[in-house]
Amino acid sequence: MMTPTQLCKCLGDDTRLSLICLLHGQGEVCVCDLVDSLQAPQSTISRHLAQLRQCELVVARRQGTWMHYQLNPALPQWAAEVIATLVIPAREDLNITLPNTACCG
Amino acid sequence: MMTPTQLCKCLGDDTRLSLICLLHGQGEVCVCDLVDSLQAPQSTISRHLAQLRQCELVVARRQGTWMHYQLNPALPQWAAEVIATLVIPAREDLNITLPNTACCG
DNA sequence: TCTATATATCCGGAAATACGGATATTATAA
DNA sequence: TTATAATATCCGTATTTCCGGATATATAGA
Repeated sequence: MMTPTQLCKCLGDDTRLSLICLLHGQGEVCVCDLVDSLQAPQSTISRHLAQLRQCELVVARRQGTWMHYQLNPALPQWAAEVIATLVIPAREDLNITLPNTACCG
Repeated sequence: MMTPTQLCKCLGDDTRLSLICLLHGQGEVCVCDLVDSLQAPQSTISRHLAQLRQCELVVARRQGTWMHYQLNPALPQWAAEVIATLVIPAREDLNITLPNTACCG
């Protein structure tokens, strides 16, 4: 089970917090859209997603060659609350705009 | 001004999160009590307190040779909210018991 | 002054984290 | 099969973070 310290460590990195912002309130998003939005090397995004998976902050579903990520819908309530609170200022600070086009429609 | 990422980085360490737990809802607490409660070397506690000060998560007041710390009462609302939410599970996870005796009465 | 106490800072080394190009894996389709 | 696309993992390196004993600073009192 996730501890408060672990949650904060996970969220304490610009790339990972950006990923959480992109996923929050969005249902599933596929990796290509995440890479697109953040303009970072694919290996970097994938590595951070793996870390978020390991902390159980996100869950993944494979569909063919694509992977769809979403926030773990079964987060402990305190974690969901912290994320919901943080996402608002984080979107502004990190200049996150939600992807409007899906690469894997 | 503090960013969401910086807040999470600050809270993503057991010692610092423990300090925040000890200060939350407590008014001022002096360093000796904090060192006592966490049973860590004085230099370690002092270093982490300096970091919390730099992020403006806490403020300090000198009284003679003693320093009194408290949560920054002027935190942005989102930060105060995140902390209030985290403190509850963190107290349990980190086994934080509030100091009942003040070394500097 | 000199001494003692509380706290902060310094500093060298250890450990953890982040990076990203290269490569491996998985799945689709021809 | 073979080729291709999407994603994950590997690995050497660079950077950051953490640690705590030693030392410096600030203050009070004799």
